[in-house]
Amino acid sequence: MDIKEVLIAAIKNAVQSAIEAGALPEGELPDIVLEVPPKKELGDFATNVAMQSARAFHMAPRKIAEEITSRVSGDWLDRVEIAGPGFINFFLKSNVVYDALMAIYKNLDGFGQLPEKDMAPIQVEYVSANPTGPLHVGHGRGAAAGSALVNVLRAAGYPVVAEYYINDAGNQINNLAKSVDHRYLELLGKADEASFPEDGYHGADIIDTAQRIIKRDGDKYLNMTADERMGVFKELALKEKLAALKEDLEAFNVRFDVWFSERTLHPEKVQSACEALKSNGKIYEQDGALWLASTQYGDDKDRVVIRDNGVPTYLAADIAYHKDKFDRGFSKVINIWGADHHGYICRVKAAIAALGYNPDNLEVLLTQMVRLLRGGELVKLSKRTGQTVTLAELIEEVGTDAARYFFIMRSMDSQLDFDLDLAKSQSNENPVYYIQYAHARICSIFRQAAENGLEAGEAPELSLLTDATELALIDKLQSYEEEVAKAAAEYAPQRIARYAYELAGEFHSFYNQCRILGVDEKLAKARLALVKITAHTIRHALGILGVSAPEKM
RNA sequence: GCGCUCGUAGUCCAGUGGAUAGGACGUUGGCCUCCGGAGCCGAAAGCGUGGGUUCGAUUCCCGCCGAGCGCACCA
Repeated sequence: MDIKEVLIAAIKNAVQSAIEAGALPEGELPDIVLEVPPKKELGDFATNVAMQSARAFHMAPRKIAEEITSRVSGDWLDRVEIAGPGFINFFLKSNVVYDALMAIYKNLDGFGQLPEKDMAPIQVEYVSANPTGPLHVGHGRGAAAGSALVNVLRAAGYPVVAEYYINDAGNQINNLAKSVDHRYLELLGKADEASFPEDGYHGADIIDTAQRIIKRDGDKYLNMTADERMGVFKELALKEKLAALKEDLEAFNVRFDVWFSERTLHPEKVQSACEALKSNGKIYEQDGALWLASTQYGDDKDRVVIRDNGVPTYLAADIAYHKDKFDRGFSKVINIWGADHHGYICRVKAAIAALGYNPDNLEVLLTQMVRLLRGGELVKLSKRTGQTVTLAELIEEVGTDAARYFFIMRSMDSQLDFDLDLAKSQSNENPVYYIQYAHARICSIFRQAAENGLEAGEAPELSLLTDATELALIDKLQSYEEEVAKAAAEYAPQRIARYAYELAGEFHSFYNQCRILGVDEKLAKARLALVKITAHTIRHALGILGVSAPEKM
């Protein structure tokens, strides 16, 4: 049984016996919450239950605390103190700490992986960038945040399906084909036959695609009609762009379980979703178009689902897509979108509710805008003009590890200025190196220990670890699984980024304070065990972040 | 105009209904005869603003000010 549960049970007993003794009036007890105090001098655990219940008991918090503390006991308890406005601070006997550390040490491989939960999977859909060009840094942020979220959920024991929605239907794909067609004709000296499409893509990658087509197939497509050519180019370009996307993501340590094609929704699933909405009156016809009555669910206005020309809107596909997600039986559906899509949340949730599903089971997480600075100037992000910094270029400049950590360490909903010059010229100062350095240092220690035939062994005397830096490091290690659980529950992978940084800090402090090799053998073994756990935990946390943990730097 | 996200040291960011609000960069004072100085220890400096709820608000609610984004029969 977890020590926290033991503690909570003891507190409940104490309150109960205080009530029975007449020292506390009958009253509703608030939930007992244990927290780790901000300072070591304030004990191992603390509870604010006395303050929480001041109102119900009509008593001063400190007085309530006295009644409780005088009745709490246990052989694991060293002492109890009342502090500040009414906190009750618990000091555990030191053997409790060492026993817990030994338990971690004995099952080190499993440390950080929480037991699997028996539940329907959570779906996380992210990136889902249009396959019309390379990923840029904004997508990179979503990719890093999404994959870290998937990893942290899995570490916390949740079953997860990571999914990418491919927008391979609709206008933007036609524009892609037209853009390739234009470049194709241009390269073959026939630019006058097709003007550049109004919403075409100006990126250099389009020209590359056209060149590859010419290199492979020459000018044979000139014999086709424009429509036929467009059909061929559409498929060719889509295939290329998709392959490029996967390549970029793979280089960024981002992998998906499901690549979901929008085309598979057309036309049957879109139709059946519309039928379902029509039959319960949530879709109506006006001006020749079909409208979703989203205002019934708080939207600003109703939204067109099927245009008056019979062509479904993007929303129609998205309704069918989300219906499909819910029909697949996920316990939770998480979408990670760029913040510029936030206005879209309301209508999708409206559609979900209109279909009879619980819109609260859809969680939309927004990643705020990334602004790039180069030479102190803002770099404009514009797909239209093709002046973008791509994810591939970012990785080329600062590396996958630094880029991922930099994106993840900030909460998704805070805007980010990414100074490329700084990231390049001062990449040594990136916190990711600080963490990796701690890991490399430990690996170096083990290499030297091995040369001396020294290893931690199966039964290190952990109670020899009594230095303040050792105790601080032990504390940090013991809070890891709770941190994983919290990060998962809050969909906040940045907590793991911060944890890893703080853990590295505790290690570096310890390292400067305590020698590991060259001290008494029993102590050396205990310290080797401590750093072994530390290395494992750093590796595990960096694994969640998708950042490597090199043994040498 | 309406909506969404956000305002935390000189700068960039964490974080929290409670005990002295953390860290990095920058500024600044120390630390290697020694396991990797990409390190450690110390100093100065901060919750935009006005109300409200609460025993207690930087955190929750409302107004104001400021920033970004969005308000299509585009995707």
